[in-house]
Formats: sequence, structure tokens, C-alpha cells
Amino acid sequence: MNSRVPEGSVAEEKGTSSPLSSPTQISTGFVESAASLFREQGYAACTTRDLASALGIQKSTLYHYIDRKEDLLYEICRQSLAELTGAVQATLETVDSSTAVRAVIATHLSIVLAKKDMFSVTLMETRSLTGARREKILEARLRYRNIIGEVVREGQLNGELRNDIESTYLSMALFDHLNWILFSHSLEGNHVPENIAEHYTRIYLEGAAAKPSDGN
Amino acid sequence: MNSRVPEGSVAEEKGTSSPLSSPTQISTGFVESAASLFREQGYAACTTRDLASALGIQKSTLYHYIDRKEDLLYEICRQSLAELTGAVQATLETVDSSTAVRAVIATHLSIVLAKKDMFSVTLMETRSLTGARREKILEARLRYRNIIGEVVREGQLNGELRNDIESTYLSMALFDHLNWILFSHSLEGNHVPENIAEHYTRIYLEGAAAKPSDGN
DNA sequence: GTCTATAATGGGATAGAC
DNA sequence: GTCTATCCCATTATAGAC
Repeated sequence: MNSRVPEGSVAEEKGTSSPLSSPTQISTGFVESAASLFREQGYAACTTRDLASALGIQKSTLYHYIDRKEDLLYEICRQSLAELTGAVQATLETVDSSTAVRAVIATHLSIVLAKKDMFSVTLMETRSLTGARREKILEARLRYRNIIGEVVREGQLNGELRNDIESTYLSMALFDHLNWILFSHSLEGNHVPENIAEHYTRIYLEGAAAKPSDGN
Repeated sequence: MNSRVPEGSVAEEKGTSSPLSSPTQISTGFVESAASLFREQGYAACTTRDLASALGIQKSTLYHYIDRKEDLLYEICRQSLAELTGAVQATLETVDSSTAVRAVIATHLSIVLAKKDMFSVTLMETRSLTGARREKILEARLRYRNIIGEVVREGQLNGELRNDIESTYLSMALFDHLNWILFSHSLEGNHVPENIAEHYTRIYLEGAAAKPSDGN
């Protein structure tokens, strides 16, 4: 798996204006190869040799591109959250507010299922980050969480969502739904992302119980 | 945190009749202390010194009780799955079949939320197990998954659950709901398990969307 | 059953040649 | 930009005294 890698090494980020702006240029193939390994083995259990050999290089060569192993994890989390947040915000700007929840679910799932390794690692390995980078990622995650929370609250105001359950619980449940799917999916195997997204949306919105109108 | 520890060291399990029978006696406090650390730091990042110091002993003393660090992880997973499976099976034997899904959700959540560290670790760190033990835990997990799947299918036959969505998706969604709650919960903080369980059950069964009967 | 001391291994990261 | 060689240190696990 020799995805050859271009320019640049990781620099310490200076005070940048936008949150999670790119502090560096590590090639995409590089980052995604790392995401795949981190997902399979876990970040801590994955050695620099593992990373290098997946790229067909020696581990010392790895350090031509990065300063430390953690750089890769940080890039995975940063890129994932930036992409997801951007996509959802773009969706919110174009969609009719009466179907915002539905639209956000669709956007989230399509983004996340397209890059399962990246998002799985972001979810599970953020705790392995240290210092300021960890804080940055946790903040970015919280920002995204707050966007979802806001969409849920507006959904309640619009009549898209029920009002007899606190928004906190609706948000939590939605988050569960959106996140853990990465694991179920890998376990279950051969389900097409589009189908999953459709069914998950219906189950979250309509519920799993039989309706009175159903036959029995 | 000196939970003093009694007898025994880990023996290799012989061919035992029942699945996941206890091959050893490591004290409960020991195992739960390890679960707490594994959850916070991750299994691979948690050192034997960390484990020992949480118990107020030297790391070499740890090896009086276990043969290897992995013993602790295995015990966490084994005990968790045994308890959960047992509790759900007991529930299924006593409950009316028309409310089995509801009852299983309640049982699952009460068990899992009472031992969050244990179950979080079981969910996230099974991959760190090796060899036969890993297989055993994966099998136990699958058995539990199949029990839930069966409950869902019977729920569809009974009219407890809707029939217009494949049971695979209903099971997957239920699993997501039941599992990921461990993480949401820790993030959100101060919600009482009973409340969470109640709301989660309602959202899964009734859905998050506003009903026609709602005031807009 | 707990300790001190230490062996043995493997990991992240660097030096410096090509 | 990639390599070989190596440093340094943390980690798992053991030895053996008390």
C-alpha cells in the first residue's frame, strides 16, 4: 500500500483565527492509512513501525512527515470534525427549517459512513490526545454537539419533533443513533449506507413500536 | 483506594461446560478498579503501575493475583457479559411476551448503567484481548446480540414492534441505543439512570417526531 | 502477601549517510 | 526523501528476600 506522500512536516500551530484551521499539510492518504490502522488496533497499540509498513516505508522515514505519532491522530480528529461540521452547517443554510432534523441526519450519516475509519477513530481515540490539542478537539466536538442540540430545539419549536420529552434526551438519543452506527455497521457487514441512513432516520423519528394503524 | 484483595491467582481455564464460566477468582474490587482505569485511559495506555497504584500496592504485587495484565481485561469482559446475559434471560422468563422488548430494554439499561466502567471497557476494549479469550468474548457478545435479535423478531410477531422495517435494522438501532448511552451519559453528566432508561425506551419505541395528535 | 531490584523486550524518536 | 543504526526510556514480567 504505497500511497506516496508529498511535502511538508507538522508545524506547531500559531494563533489562528478560525477554529480547527489546518496547521499543517500531511497528505490525505497518509492520514487515512493511519486512521485505518488506529481503528483496527487502537491508537496506543499501533506502533510507528505498523504505520510505516502500511505505507511501505521505514519508521524513521515517517518522521520526515510528522514530528510525533500523535500528529496523525490529531489530523484525523481535526479533519473529521471540520468536514462534518462544515457539511452540516452547509445543509442548515439551504434546507427548509421544517425538515432540518431530517436533513441533518442524512448529511451526518452520509459523511460519516463514507469515512468510517476516520470517524471511528475520532470518536474513540480523542482521549489519547494530550494537552492543547486534546482541548481543541474536545471543543470542536462540543461545538458540533451544540449545533445538533440547537437543531433539535428548533425542531421542537417547528413541530418537527415532539415536545413532551426534554430536548436534552432527544439530542442524546440522536447522538447515540448517529455515532454508534459506525460500530453496528462494521459488525453487521453488508448494508448499503443509503439504506442504513434511511432506516435509521425512520426509526429515530417514527419509533420502533407498532402503530395503532398497523395490522395488529 | 486500598481495596484489599483476597485469595487466588488466575489459572488457565480447562474445558468447562457452561460458556464463560469463571476460570478464576480475582476479587471484585480488583476487577472494578481496573475497569475504572481502563475506561479512563484505555487498556493499552494503562500501565501495570497505574493499576497497582490505584490499589495501593506495588506493581510486582499485582502479579501475585494475576498472571498477566490481560487477565484483568478478560475478567471485566467475562463478568460483564455473564451478568447482562443472565439478567436479560431471567427477565425473559418472567415477563409477559407482549411487553418483552420494553422489559429487556429496562433490564439492560439498569444493569449497564449500574456498572458503567465495566461495560464501557467491555464494549471498547475487547479487541485488545488475544487468542482464545478474545474468541470467547466475541462469541459471548454475539450470543447476547442474538438474544436481542430474537426478542425483536418476536416483538414483531406479537405486535409490540412495527413490521414494516426489517428486524435487522430494528435490532441494530436498538443496540446502538443501548450501547452508546454509556458515552453520552458520561458526557452529559447528572442524569439519573432511571430517567435515562425511561426516556430512552420511549424515544426508541415511540420515536422523536411530533405525532399528528400533538399540538402542532 | 508485600516488597526491592532487575531482567528482557519493544517502543518512540534521532543521527547521519546516501 | 529514504535508508541503517542506534539511543533512551517505559513497560511487562520475574527473582528472591522478608
